[in-house]
Amino acid sequence: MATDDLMTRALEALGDDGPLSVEAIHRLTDVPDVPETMTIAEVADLLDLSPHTLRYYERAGLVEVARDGNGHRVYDADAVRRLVFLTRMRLSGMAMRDLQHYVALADAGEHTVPERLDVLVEHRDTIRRRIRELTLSLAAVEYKIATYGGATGPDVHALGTTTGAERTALPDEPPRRALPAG
Amino acid sequence: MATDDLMTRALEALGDDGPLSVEAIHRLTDVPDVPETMTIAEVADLLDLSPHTLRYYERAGLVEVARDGNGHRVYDADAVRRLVFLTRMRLSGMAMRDLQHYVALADAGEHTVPERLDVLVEHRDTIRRRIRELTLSLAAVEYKIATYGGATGPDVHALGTTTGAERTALPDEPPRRALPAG
DNA sequence: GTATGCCTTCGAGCGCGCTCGAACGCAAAA
DNA sequence: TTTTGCGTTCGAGCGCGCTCGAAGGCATAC
Repeated sequence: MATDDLMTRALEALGDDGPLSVEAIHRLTDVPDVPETMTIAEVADLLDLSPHTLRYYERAGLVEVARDGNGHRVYDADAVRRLVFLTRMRLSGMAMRDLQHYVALADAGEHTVPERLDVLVEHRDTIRRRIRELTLSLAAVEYKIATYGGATGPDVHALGTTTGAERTALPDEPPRRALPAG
Repeated sequence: MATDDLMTRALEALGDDGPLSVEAIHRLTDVPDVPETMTIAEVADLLDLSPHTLRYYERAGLVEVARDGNGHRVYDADAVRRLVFLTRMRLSGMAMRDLQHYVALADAGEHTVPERLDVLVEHRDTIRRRIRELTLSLAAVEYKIATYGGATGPDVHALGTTTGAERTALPDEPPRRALPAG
């Protein structure tokens, strides 16, 4: 996905780690510049996705976009804001169909606010779960890196921290059969 | 993916959070029971994936599996161990083609150990990056849940911790225009 | 004997999220 | 006037990771 770059920029802008201050979240959440209207190229540039993808999102019913005299798309501030939101959700792993559902709710009016919040809360839980999964996987990979050779060599000393286990202390793989990939 | 269940079980077995002790990682990393040989159904059961998927992995060149007199697959301990590893890597997001590369290296002999470690280290970094991305997304979603209605309402008080912002204190959405999905 | 159940191979199909190409329109620049 | 550059619509294609169905083999259960 081309939009990975968006996330890269966000991460760099926030300084890669640190305790995620409120201001950082503001910087992350607030849309920097919202001109009155934008062309498809400008929006594509802003969100680091292709015009093709923007048209695809429109076809999928995620945004409505007006046309000018030449039939060219004119993105107003609301459309851009919605696309920013949608892009963020896509980057965090929300499926197209869920976004379609959410957008349908949003377009249905204020009375769907509780249901929309349910969707967001559920997605929040999905993200949390995925982070836990990845943390587990990370530990496993680090363990494998540290003890490379398989379950035989218990060189666990490098596992003090979750971020330990660098390319240093690497025991040679004990020569067993060739098959088990690692 | 059916194998999500594997991860679910791993998470439950480890107790969902806590500081990821060395024993926990052992429990995560060690294969519980490795019988001499297993049938495709048994392996599928063990790894929570379908026989179809196991055959697909074999077709993809990720494992070699012997046959018995009836032409049925016989998974030996090495094959099972490799599949456990492969499944873990898949769950952590490694692409099939990368696994194919890794496996080719493993089959090429001991001299590829450094290159294999490079692959693992790179994948470790990918996982770390993805965790950071998701953490950022999580913060954004939590922020949106807490301040539902958009950037207007700065109800940031619920954002003290990254895991704060529960379904409680939810300000009503300020009535602006309908479009910006949220 | 036949029915069941699990296995085999092979190739096709699917759902997702884009991604692209063809054929065309309009407008400002050379 | 022609070229360039950016836009349009429509529908097809792609890469990924499975997932499935058809047609058949073998063995145990009834």
